[in-house]
Amino acid sequence: MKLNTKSRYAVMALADMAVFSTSKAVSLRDISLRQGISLLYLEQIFLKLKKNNIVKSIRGINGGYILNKSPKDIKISEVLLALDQKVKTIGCKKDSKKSCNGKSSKCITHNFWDELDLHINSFFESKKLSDLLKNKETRI
Amino acid sequence: MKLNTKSRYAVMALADMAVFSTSKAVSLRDISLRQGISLLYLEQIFLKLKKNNIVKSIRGINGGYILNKSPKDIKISEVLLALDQKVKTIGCKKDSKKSCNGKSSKCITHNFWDELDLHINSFFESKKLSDLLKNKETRI
DNA sequence: TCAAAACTTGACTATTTTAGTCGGGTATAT
DNA sequence: ATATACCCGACTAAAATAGTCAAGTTTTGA
Repeated sequence: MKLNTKSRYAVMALADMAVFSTSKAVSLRDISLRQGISLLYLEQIFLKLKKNNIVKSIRGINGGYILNKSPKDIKISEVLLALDQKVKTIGCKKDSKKSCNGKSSKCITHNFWDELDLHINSFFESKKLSDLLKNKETRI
Repeated sequence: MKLNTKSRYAVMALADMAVFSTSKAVSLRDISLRQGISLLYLEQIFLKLKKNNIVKSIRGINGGYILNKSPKDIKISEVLLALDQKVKTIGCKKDSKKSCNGKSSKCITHNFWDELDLHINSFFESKKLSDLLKNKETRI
């Protein structure tokens, strides 16, 4: 069970922005250099963050991205959602006619997986970007 | 973030056994038919469950598998571990020299991912096979 | 004004992982 | 003895992942 790198990089990049500047535009180039993430990949990621109003962009020289809200108002769940990362740990579809494993009724473990998803999602709901920075010590 | 089918099928199959018989051997063929899981795939899965002492096997005609412990003593975390499914949501290695993203120091979000892993793992630690059967109603 | 910095977008691709299958065993109850 | 059921490693097709590439547009500072 792995989180993909896109989600991880998104969170890392936003944390980087929160540390470096919440008021001035931060260029992807800088984030790329500081965090060791491919610039081209970051572009792809920020496109989605922008579409989901987590950041806004400023074009041209000295441009870059700015957080759209204060780090304490950005939930990690929002970020994952922006990257299409709804946490759904297994394939059972909740509302489909043929739901679990081709059977007509809910599989024996169905409720358990639902509970798991809830457990994980509520973790992401409860965490804000600002929470990540609390004991950053010597990071970055 | 998806759990793989092997882990899911393992839990399903064990739940099936717990419901059907905790004393007599249950053949993979029966589990396969009831749960709609490929027999060949189940064999692969049960090999691992056996190696990890979660089930024991009885060969020959009327053979099959039996739970090695009572369902209330089988933690889901054990089952996942048997399937090589340590929950490690991201690639950061805790103890490696080059730990996060090729940088020498821990990345800014490192502690957060550790916390996430802990959160998920403790869920699996806390759940027993017997917990899955509690409100099974019309399942299977 | 004009070149460079930086965002914009869709398409493409190599690699890895997943989800199985296949084939050829071995043990044992009847 | 023979059918049933476990045992085990190797193999493979398909999907997902983790990016790259090409070809822009916009804006600003010199």
